[in-house]
Amino acid sequence: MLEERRLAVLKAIVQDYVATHEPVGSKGLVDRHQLGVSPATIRNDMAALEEEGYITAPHTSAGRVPTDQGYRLFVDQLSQIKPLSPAERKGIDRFLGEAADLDDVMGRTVRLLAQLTKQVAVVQYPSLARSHVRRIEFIPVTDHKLMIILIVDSGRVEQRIVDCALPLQEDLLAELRARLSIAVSDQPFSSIPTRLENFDQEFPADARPLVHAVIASILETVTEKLDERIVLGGTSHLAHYNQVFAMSIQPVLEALEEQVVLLKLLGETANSQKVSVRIGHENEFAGLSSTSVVTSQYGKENAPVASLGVVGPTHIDYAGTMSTVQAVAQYVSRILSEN
Amino acid sequence: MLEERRLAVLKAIVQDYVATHEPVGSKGLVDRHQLGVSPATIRNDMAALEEEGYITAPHTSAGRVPTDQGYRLFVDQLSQIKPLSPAERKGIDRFLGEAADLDDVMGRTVRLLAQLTKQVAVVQYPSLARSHVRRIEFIPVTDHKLMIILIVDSGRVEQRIVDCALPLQEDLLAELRARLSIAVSDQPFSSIPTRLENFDQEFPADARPLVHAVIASILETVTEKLDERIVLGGTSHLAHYNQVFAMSIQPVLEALEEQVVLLKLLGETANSQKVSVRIGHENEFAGLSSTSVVTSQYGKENAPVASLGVVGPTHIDYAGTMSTVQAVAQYVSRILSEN
DNA sequence: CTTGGCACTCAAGGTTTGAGAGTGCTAACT
DNA sequence: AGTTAGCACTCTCAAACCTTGAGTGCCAAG
Repeated sequence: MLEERRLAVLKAIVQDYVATHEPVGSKGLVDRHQLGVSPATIRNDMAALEEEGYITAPHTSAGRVPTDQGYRLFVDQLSQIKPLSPAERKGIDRFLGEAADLDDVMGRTVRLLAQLTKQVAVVQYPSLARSHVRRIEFIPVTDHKLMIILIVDSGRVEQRIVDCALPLQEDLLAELRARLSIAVSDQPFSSIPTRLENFDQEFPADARPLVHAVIASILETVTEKLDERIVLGGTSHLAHYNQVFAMSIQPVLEALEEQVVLLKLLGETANSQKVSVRIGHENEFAGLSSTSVVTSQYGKENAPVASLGVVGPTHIDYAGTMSTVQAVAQYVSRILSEN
Repeated sequence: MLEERRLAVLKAIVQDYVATHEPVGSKGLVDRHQLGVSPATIRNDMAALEEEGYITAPHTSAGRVPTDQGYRLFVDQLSQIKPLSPAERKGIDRFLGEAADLDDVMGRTVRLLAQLTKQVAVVQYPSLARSHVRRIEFIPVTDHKLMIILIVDSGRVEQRIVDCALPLQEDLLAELRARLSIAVSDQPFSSIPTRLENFDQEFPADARPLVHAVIASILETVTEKLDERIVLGGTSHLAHYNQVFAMSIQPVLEALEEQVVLLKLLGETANSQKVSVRIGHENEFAGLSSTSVVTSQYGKENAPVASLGVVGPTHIDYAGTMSTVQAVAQYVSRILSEN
């Protein structure tokens, strides 16, 4: 009974604070919510909640504000995510359905996510590490230079030019391609390094230099470019909550410029179909310690290929944002699997 | 004599204001610059400059601030751009020299530019419109789907998948590729539409559907993707001059998110090797009316392939920024031509 | 365990005041 | 003519001060 009401109070505080961005007091709470008790009782509960670290008072005579811990409890209690309206779903579907190629899908997704949530959106390209090679092709560019093209099942195409420093022999290339094809086709990227480990042994000694150069280049692509591509959108929304709320957006902008940080952000997404939420200081990166990150993986049910999500203030509409992120992730998954 | 001193006064005002970001008064001016006259005289000149619209007073008893027009005159008077120090040049050279491929060059350039100028940097990928096709390749992906790859002299590689909706015939593809190669190789992109106008006439009627599909796809690539790629960096610098100076960065962030705006921005770069500067309201886009844009083209001397530049507040260090932008543009040109 | 009452605290906003910076004007000087 | 000193005037900014009101914590009674 007592515990139950306290939870209700916390929930009410979070909701009000998210809506108004102003500390919420005991009187306002009983006015706006049907709690069935007097402000004084609420005050006792609030004192207890503060004691336990779920809420805090900016100063003696202001209302209370949820702490990161408070938001966390709130989110954890948020058992079922409210579904989007049919109209919204239809809008998403139509917008994403028009996309032509992968670039287009990613671009549209990030814009959509930013627009729906009014926050900064982050979308990762399908990770090569979790993709499979579909084809491998060679295109001689000059005498010495070869373009290697890897076509990936997620629709990505990686190309790289390698300078072999010696004349290319067409027949050797053809054989190399054929054997490489067998070795790596339909294999996950992550397995390629081991698969190519002793690959050169199959070739005669005089072909080794070329083989080595090509393999080295492929391995470089495989390891370097693994997850690298990320698109960003809706950064202008940052300016808004900079003015309303007194917080500097500089560290946030800096964080968003660092691919590494973003990758880590998305990489930490819980390995499940559920939406993952990291609140305030739960984020490793200091610059994001006053923001919340809502992410979800997308891809096939049991084989997610990458993550997407939004970055917003800690006083974000968690329920709405989580459902939007989840819905968008589902639609992206569907679009990609249709190709 | 009189005119001459007025110019000197304007110059001094701009310099002081850029340095301090505070309205500059007559007394401070004579203290900091060797003008050889008394504050009262300066006041007369300032009154005249204000009359002519070069400077303005925020309120009755503050100093003066340059107007857009004032900055314009200042920049126009800035005949020679001060060269960078050898150390700086070396730093640029080393940093850009390490780049592996085109993506890397662009990424490094934008970071470099942002870091050197402490402003938002904008770099356009070499424009396809001003590039030449080096090769064209086909890769069958499935029975019906064909990947078309265009390799461009600037190092860009464009790929596109076209669904022909009918089985691909290998020999027909080979011939198509051969003829296309002849038709478009080493030709500027912009000439391709006319070159392919009656291209299908050379093929027998039963081959037309495939030919049409491929040509349509190429034309789409050529027209749609013409200039599209732009990279951005250093947006976090915006936060800084948001706090110091009282101006909202929201419209600026919004502008920077719009590819169209950025393209227009860079596209308007003066068609010369000189650096181009647009000050405040000289920018067409309203969101950038309180920023200055410093751009330069890069590429071969007489055949620039694209533009790069920075976006900053109107009270920017014009001399320094212009020289940095010019230097970086030159280095990028060199790096690209070395490939 | 809940509630009404009450004293207490503190941020926010408005007003007043003084100081300082800077101007414009006029009259004298070169 | 152009330059200068002097002076009155204007206006912002910051500090000091006061008032207001929201909100709390605690206590004693229900």
